[in-house]
Amino acid sequence: MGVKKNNTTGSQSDTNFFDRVYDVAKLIPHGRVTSYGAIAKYLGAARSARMVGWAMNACGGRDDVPAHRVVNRKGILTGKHHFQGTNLMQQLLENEGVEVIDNQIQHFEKLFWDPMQEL
DNA sequence: AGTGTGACACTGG
DNA sequence: TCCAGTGCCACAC
Repeated sequence: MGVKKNNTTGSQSDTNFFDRVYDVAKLIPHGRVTSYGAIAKYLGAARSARMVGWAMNACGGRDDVPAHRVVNRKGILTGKHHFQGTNLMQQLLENEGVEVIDNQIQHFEKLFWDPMQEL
């Protein structure tokens, strides 16, 4: 996985979209979770929910981005496999007070944090 | 410039 | 109701 950011000819759109994702992710309240689609939609790219996850992958060096608070629409820690170990993502969520069983967030709808609704 | 990929979301059977 | 396949947009090579 290369996944290295290089500013080719200084295109702004490059990190801009990613930065938006990071910004929203950072805005996620403690003990709260959201879905890729929600963030993507907030950014204006509802169909690009996958890009949000891709952005998270690129964040693999930023501790400022709580990617563990971002899950898919099902409330499953899909990206957990991408994290360092295996239950790290789950442990982090549990540490925040979120019930996570078998990579599945309990009361996901209740803990769901919609940036569009809050912001 | 085109191709392939990707931590999703949606619709159909 | 659940499982599977397709579609989408943006980034990387």
